[in-house]
Amino acid sequence: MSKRPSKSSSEPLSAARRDPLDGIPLLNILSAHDRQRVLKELTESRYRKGDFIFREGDPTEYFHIVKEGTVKCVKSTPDGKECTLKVLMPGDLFCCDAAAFDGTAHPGTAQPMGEVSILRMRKKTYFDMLRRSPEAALEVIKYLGNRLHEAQEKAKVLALDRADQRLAALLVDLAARNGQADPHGIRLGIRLTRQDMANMVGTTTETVIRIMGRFKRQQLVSGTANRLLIRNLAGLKALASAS
Amino acid sequence: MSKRPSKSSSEPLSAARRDPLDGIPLLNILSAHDRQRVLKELTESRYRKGDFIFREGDPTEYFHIVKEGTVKCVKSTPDGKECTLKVLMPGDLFCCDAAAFDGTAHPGTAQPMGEVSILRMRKKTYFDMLRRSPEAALEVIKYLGNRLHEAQEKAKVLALDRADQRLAALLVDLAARNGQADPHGIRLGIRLTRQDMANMVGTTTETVIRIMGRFKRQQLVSGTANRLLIRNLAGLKALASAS
DNA sequence: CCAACAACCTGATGTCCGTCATGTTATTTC
DNA sequence: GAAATAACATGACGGACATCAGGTTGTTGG
Repeated sequence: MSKRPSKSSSEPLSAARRDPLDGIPLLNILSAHDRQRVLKELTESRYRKGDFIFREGDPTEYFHIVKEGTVKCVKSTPDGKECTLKVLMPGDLFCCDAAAFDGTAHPGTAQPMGEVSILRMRKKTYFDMLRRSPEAALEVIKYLGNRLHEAQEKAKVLALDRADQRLAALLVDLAARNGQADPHGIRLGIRLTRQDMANMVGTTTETVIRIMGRFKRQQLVSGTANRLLIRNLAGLKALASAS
Repeated sequence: MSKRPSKSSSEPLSAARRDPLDGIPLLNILSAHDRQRVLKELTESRYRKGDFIFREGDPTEYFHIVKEGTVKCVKSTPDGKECTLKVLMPGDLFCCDAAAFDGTAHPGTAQPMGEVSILRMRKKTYFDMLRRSPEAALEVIKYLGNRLHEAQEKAKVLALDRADQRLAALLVDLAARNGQADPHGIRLGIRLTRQDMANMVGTTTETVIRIMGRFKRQQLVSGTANRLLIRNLAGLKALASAS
């Protein structure tokens, strides 16, 4: 069972409030009628650092969409090692990581990285919606296709590249997905510790620290968790794809 | 452009012949009417070792389904290293590896492992079918969800496990998907060289040879490429999931 | 059957990176 | 603003695995 956060709120949404479906590509295709229907079923919850949205092994009753903040999908081994499968941004859907359309239990754990807001609806409701709206179903198919592609790319990188290349690739990816312009380069919008990065690229914290130190000396990046700055995106790209 | 095999045949299928859609879960949900329609559009091609069904970068015009034999989906680096993303068996659909529903170019290369037979149809035809049949679309969604789950599991294994554990996990997986009972254990139905295995678990041929040597000494497996035999499935499972 | 080739095997050597240990700087928290 | 904690940093050491180089067995084809 997922531990519910001490201070999380949970409330049904009324259609009267500002439409919370805006900016969620997977729901935008819906007809006005279907939107109403979906809205009635949607629930919003807030979580903070340390909470669990759900844990590996929990039954997959709900369907989740990130509204605000970032969420990480994590798998862990009995001996405490962790692997972050994917960082989800606003608009992403997950259940966990959308992998459990067919399954009964969550294959991974979902944890907020800071303050987040999550939209949730019953799986059955969502499936009914897809049955009624083939266009929405096609949208989901495309979304899943892309996610599958991503996951395979990640597997390839893990299989073939060195730790510094994997790390460079991560930074490039995050800059594209989450970066905001800054006088000296690209600021990353998420707080990301060396530990977080290590879990994302399949190494240890120490290794990430050493590599980031090197990157810093080479003027590729600067800053730490709260204020990560990409100073030379091209350089990182070159490193990432250096056969 | 994909090189077409020297001796491959390619012919439209008539509905009169034995129904080639049997045993393909993703098409079985279709109504009789839709089956007819799909059948008219299906083309069957044969390939053999050394051919390419398509290559990384080719445009994704078609949708593929494995009818007979096994196909591997491969990504490679400029300097000749390869990574096998997935082995596809009869009934599996790929395009490549189903990741390109949304894309324009194949993210990987598809190669037959021995003699194979492939069913092919235009992407547009398939999409039209999904639009008309929400149940079929849901089936595809579930299929993709499972594939995504698989890919993430693979990433986790690559990130956290040692080479011998990854190899053990591969053998366990293949035994389940492709094994046939044998007086002394489980025979693997596909021909699999040490090189193939290395590409699948992200190591080198030499390392696989050494580890397989150890497995052989420990009575876990026996045989080589043509005649791989799992002698102690439980033992391999234990190794694979030994934190 | 013999040649040619692919697959398999073995050893030596180096390197990337994990592990452990310990210290320093940031960030919270009260 | 001091204490507590989390994050960052550095060094020493070893192990897992890649790489290179060579040798043996097995399979295929003329």
